[in-house]
Amino acid sequence: MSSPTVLLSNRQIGDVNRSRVLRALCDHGPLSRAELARLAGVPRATIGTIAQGLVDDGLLEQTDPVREAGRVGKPGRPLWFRVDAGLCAAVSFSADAVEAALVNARGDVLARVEVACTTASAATRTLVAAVLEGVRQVVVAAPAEVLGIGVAVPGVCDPATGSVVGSGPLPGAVGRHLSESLEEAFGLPVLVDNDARAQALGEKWFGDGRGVATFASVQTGAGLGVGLVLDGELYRGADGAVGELGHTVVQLDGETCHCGLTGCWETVATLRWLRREAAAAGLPGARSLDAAGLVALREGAAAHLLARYADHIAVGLATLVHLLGPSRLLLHGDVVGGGEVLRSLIADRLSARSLPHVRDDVEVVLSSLDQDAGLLGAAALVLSQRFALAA
Amino acid sequence: MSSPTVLLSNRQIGDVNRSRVLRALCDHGPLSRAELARLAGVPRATIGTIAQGLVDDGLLEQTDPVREAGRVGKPGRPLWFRVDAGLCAAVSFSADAVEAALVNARGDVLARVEVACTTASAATRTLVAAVLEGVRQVVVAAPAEVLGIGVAVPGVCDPATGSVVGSGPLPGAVGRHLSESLEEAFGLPVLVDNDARAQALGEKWFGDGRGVATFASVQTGAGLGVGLVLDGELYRGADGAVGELGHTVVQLDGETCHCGLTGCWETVATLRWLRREAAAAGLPGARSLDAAGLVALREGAAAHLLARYADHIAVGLATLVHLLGPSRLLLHGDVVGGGEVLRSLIADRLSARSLPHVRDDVEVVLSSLDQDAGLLGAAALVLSQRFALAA
DNA sequence: CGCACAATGTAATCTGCTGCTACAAATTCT
DNA sequence: AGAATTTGTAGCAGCAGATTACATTGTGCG
Repeated sequence: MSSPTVLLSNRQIGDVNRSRVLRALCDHGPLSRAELARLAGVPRATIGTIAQGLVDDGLLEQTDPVREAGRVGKPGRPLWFRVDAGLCAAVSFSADAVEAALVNARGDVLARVEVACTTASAATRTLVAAVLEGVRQVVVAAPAEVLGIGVAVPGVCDPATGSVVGSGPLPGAVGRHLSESLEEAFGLPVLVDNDARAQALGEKWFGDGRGVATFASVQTGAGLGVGLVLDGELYRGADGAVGELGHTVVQLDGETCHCGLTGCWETVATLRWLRREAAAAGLPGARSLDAAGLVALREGAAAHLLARYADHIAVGLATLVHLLGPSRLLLHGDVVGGGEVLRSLIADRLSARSLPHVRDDVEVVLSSLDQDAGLLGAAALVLSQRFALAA
Repeated sequence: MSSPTVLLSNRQIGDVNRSRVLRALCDHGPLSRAELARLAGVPRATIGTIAQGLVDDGLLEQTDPVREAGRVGKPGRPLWFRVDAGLCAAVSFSADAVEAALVNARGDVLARVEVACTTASAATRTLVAAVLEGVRQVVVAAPAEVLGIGVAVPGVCDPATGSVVGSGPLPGAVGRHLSESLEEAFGLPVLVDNDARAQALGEKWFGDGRGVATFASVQTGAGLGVGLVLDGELYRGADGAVGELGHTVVQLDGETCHCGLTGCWETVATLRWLRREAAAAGLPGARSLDAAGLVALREGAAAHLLARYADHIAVGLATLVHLLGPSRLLLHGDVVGGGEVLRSLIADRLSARSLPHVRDDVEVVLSSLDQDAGLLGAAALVLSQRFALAA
């Protein structure tokens, strides 16, 4: 409960500074020692020794000198992650498969497999077996040491213990079986976390969250979840049970949600709502409609429903903006299929539902990672644990 | 926009560790060197040198050895803030006065004055003059050097520049006049921030937020605001414009708020709403009713209204809990007058409006600082700036 | 071509701070 | 009174960034 009162030692200062350098590289791309030094406001020699350690450890490499036109002096040799550095095994789940991948510190997916598995109904044994098989296949492909295994689970997780507290879409994952089995089988650190949080971390390392101090990563579609990066750190709250933006009340006397509460955001901004409304409006293919399909329809009733969908999404985003003031909102999942049309509708409605002084300070962005967001997020769990230790 | 990439140097590590020691003292009260060492997991000698520096600077003093029954060995000499250490001038505003105080690092109010001023209608010149007069009176009473001046403003502030962006209750404060005038008149650092945030900081240093890593401090009454302490740090967001919990939507098609948006939490959980409903229910003294009065009435219609008030308050709190999972909610303002009766009603409704896995992890607490929360918060602005530098 | 100039990267030394060990001081238990 | 226990302090070692000086590699000009 209390803040732990840990002192900094000379030993740790090195680790912290190394991680700061790595973070700067993530945020800005390849940088020479001199550029890093300017960025950090320290003498070049200081960066030199730090960088040398990272190169010696096989983490970074010097690329060829880059000549820029009109620049005099010795050209810099930018530092960048080696292609075999920071290897992570990453696991995420789709409806009908367990996905596993080998990801490096650059965010390259070096290997990728899908193990068929109807995840929603799989028993724990089946699910664990599929995960073990997937990880095994990507780990044997690794060209160097694998740092750890990251697992992004759609559900409530306690990353401290590696246990899954509860999961609607993935009941078989509940408990510590996943993390225990993986650790036993591979002898590697296993990091289990909520998928929305992992996605946020993925955006921070590899996506549109790079270099952005404060942003929110919002998952849409079947459910609504959010991962928060505040002041440069992924926010996990007191225990892991946060980011339940989907179950905040947007309608005091609203309908009952599947969670048992009433008036949750999820009751008015998920695909379930969208399809019900589409059916009520007599739209074709209502039962399997999604944002992409709705945008494609374009005509009257569809346009009207799209506008309402955008408005309802914007309500929950406005809560985020008012409470936390992120400088960017990254959208994942269904709304990405709606493209720029839907994005701008949402941005407009968000603006209309926000106070004047916060209105212009937030960007609404569709995630460019999207399909890979889960896997990259799972990998980022490992990288963050390994490198980005907070001070 | 990007995280600033600052490296740690040997010089800073000392500052950080000194501030960690001070924070530990704030969180736990007077502690001997040995207790501090155990808390931090470092050798006693390390704490010894850090503490010696703080004692030499006149910040801490050694109290007399304390003998505890049944404890063998040399008794410890707890360290504690000197009564003249960490002096801050603090300013807050009530409806009819500017309040100023001299506060030390222990949270003692050493001097206190009120300068009459109808703050809501005062012109900038009048308001600034009243603030200067108040600060002057408490600063001359200071027994030692004053570290700075903290100002808690009910409105949107940008603490980085010291400017007030906008304020409904205090239009005269808008701009940089307050901070510029104070700085010029006294030659001291001036820190201006939103009152809800300042209150949260006050709770962290001196109140029920001590030792709690993650909590929210909620202001109730005329408006609804929130200050957040996340992972031990006051959260300020990208710019200062956060904590506008009062203008999150709790009713999709709700009534229009004074801010121009619709369905804001403020439309259903402020005194304005309470009094209107009380009048509609025919309660006596409806136009000046508050939580304390409502609890005193006790009978049927009043009890019913009280329950609805509690429920409506709980809706907004549930948003906080679902999104951020604080381990404690500190309530200020009107609801404090409702006492334990109202507190337990709110806690019950919050539980009913929360998901099962977050339900039991949050305490609802009435602030014990209450009346002094604003002033102590303003003082804490200065102390945090001066001592609690983040790593 | 040769030289001044500018920018990058590196080696040696200095400084600040924590970690460790040993020791003096103060108190209780036997 | 003496052993045991706990607290606070002094001295030395080790780590890591800061500083300074220097070698390296490029451009631009006469």
